[in-house]
Amino acid sequence: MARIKTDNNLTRKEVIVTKAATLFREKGFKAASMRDLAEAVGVEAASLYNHIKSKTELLHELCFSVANRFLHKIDEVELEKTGSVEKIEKLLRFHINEMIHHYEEVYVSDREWKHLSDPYLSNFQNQRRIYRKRFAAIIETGIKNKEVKSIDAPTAVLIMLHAISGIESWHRSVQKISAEELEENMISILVGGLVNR
Amino acid sequence: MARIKTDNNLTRKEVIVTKAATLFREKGFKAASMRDLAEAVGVEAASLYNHIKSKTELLHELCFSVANRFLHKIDEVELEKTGSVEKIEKLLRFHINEMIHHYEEVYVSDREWKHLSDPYLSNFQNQRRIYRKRFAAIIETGIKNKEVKSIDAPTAVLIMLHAISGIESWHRSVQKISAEELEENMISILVGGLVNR
DNA sequence: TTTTATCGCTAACATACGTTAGTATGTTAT
DNA sequence: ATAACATACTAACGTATGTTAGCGATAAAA
Repeated sequence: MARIKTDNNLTRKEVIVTKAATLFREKGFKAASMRDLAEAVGVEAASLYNHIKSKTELLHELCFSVANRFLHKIDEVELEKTGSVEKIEKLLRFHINEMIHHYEEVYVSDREWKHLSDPYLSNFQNQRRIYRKRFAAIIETGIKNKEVKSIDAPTAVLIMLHAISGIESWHRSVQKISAEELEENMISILVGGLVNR
Repeated sequence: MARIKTDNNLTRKEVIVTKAATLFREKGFKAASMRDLAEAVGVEAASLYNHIKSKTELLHELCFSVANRFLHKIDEVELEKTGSVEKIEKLLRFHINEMIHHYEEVYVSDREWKHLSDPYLSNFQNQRRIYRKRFAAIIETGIKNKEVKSIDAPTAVLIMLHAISGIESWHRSVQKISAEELEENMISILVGGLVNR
């Protein structure tokens, strides 16, 4: 009888969630079927339900684990006694590295959250809105300081976050520059677009 | 008997395609059903097939009409006898305005092309790859001219295009700045991040 | 007015989906 | 060895989906 193999002391559920992330990224949440997932895991579809409650639960787990990581990071950054630009750069670098190293989850959380169902949906949207407001507030402070040029902060946030989601294309491209180069280039362009000179 | 009403001398097919764009944006291609679309159009699902060949055809039409508009624009811009930064700015402004005024189609083309099926899929991916190469080539020229700072051009393209797709959030936000303000802010940040100073 | 083509309807199809029930097999603890 | 548990299997369910066939109604052309 086939059995889900759990390397690296992962629970079987974690194995399923991880494979789900890959699948949801490749095909989209709706287009990825539980039978697809079962095949990826090496088991029959019904067997998955010994470990998870529903397909949507997989999406919850992915979306909220990602969201929580970003919330913790901004908690941390806000407390630092540094300049605004430094804070912005720190957040951007975190975003970039999350997108590089936890590609599947972050991508799914970014693009597939629409398929969450209430109350998770509203919850997620709230968290997202609040996160962006806090990010914008940091930029606003920078503008008051004259560290950052006079722009619309929410627009700046929107540009930053979406620009970073473009790392998706980097992952898919054949001739990749290194992760470090990518990070430095992105920071150069994005921070360069903000600072007052 | 209900009839598809065709204001503004649109064909009935065009009405369907337009409504499909809205629906595909809201729910995603896979999650939007032909019965949903039929309801939006005010007709029974089966009746749609008097005007279209299949659900996928709707996606083709949307994706390629958008792609063609961008290809025509870059044809035009490449021929101009202006500096690289000016060309980049012109392309960016075009992207921004397309995203503002043809939101639904552009968004769908951007996010749902994965659900195209071959040969349309490979075709679309090719066009996209070529477009980005041409965009990158303009940036490369700018770098050689010292108009643009020394960065990885493909990464710059990726940032630009994805940043612009963030206009999605602007559309959904309640307190919007004006379209003109949005455009100027985006240009300021994105071009500001590129130029050599 | 008659004819013809266009368009919408009802009914139904085959397929794919998420999920459950019940049972067998393998693993761990006593 | 045996009991208890965890995990996988087969079979099946109800529902939703894209699409087709065939028939009536409407609009356009004669």
